[in-house]
Amino acid sequence: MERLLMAKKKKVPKITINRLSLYYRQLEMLEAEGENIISSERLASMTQINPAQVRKDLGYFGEFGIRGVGYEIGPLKEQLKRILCVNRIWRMSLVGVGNLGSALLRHQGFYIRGFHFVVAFDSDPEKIGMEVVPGIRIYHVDRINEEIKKFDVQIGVIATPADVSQYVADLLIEADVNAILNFSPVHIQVPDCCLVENVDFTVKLDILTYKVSQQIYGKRDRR
Amino acid sequence: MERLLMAKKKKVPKITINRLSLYYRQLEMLEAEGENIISSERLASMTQINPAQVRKDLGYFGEFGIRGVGYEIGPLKEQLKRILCVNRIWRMSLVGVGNLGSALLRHQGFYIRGFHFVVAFDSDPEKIGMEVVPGIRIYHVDRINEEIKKFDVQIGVIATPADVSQYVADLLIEADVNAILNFSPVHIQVPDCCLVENVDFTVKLDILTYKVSQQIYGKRDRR
DNA sequence: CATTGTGAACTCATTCACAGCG
DNA sequence: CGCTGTGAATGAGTTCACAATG
Repeated sequence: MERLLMAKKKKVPKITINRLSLYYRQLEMLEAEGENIISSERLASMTQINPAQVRKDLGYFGEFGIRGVGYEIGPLKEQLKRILCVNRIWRMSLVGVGNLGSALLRHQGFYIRGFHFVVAFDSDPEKIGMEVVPGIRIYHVDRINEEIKKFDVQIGVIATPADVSQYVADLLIEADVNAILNFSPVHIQVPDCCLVENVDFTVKLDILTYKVSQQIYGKRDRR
Repeated sequence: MERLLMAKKKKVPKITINRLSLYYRQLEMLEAEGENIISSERLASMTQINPAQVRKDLGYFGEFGIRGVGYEIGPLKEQLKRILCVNRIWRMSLVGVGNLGSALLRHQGFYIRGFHFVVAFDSDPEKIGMEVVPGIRIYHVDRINEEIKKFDVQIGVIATPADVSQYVADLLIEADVNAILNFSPVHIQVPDCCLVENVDFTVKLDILTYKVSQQIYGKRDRR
């Protein structure tokens, strides 16, 4: 078993993974700019995180730095790729080819990072058989089980209206997809074996409006 | 000053606001189903949160429950609306009318909740003057300052490519927009007076792939 | 000698457990 | 009697501060 991928001893906080993803993205940008070395201090300031936090986050997975110098950008980036398991291609399916779904299918950012849509599903008869994006055909949701296995999908992306997202999630799980990225505004119920991440922009808007109201009425709590 | 909007005494954790938004959404659904009363226990199980957590979250803002009974759904929903400051219309502008931007403009969920797009901006000459959605005209980003004031925009939504999002954020701040919902995959730098929430789906995918790899190699850490 | 790596101290968040009350 | 509201106990995550070291 690949031991280096695992955390050293202590449990890795969930939020650490979140931050590793941010570090990774920053390193990609730095590498593109031709940089070679970065200190925890600078990486921290770029991601608006405490330098000790950066070092601790990395420390869960190994010793990647050079004392007195910093971190080599290329190698550190590769380590993060391995830790996050993004040093490979992931095949994804989309369910719900509406406004948002179509935009996700066309979104270049996914492809570049190795997240490839290979098939899409919808319940609208008008859309069945269409290719919103060349190469990605839309099937009826009834065929999820069948096609997901055919296309060897690992990640299901849900972009349906709220009222059917649970139904769709059940179909995906039935088809052995155990990783779901859920854009619908409801928390779906899944068995323990299935992983779900929610992308919930209405919640983000609510947080914004709450904070705006605090700015107006209250003393600002700065950070 | 509206005193009820403020927290009672202790500082409200950021995550509490996140959860309040989830409770609010759940209450909307329950109300639509004709329910009248809910216990912290049931609201908790629906949102996958601990019941004491639910009560504590609400407790920061007042006493909304009836001991021995639970919470009246309608009134509690109204309280949450006031706390989150979503009992009004918020005018938003979109910057970056690409795949994702267009989908956001068309997204019904925003409108229903009182988040109204009133104007959009892009740098592509082809798009200037178009109305992707009836009533919402696209202006050149150079006119952000001017039009934002004309339309009295309170929230700026950034859906541009990463390389221009900081530039666009600066323009919004210049135009006195101090609340930004950022869909671009970079953390933008803003002054203290400006609030930013990031919607970052690549990070969510990275978290998923990390967890999937843990499922395969490690012992599952369940929750 | 600048910067990493990390135990220890601290701060913040969650959960428990029960008093308070309708 | 049942469920809320909340102080107290626990747990998790962050930051400090400094020893270790290339």
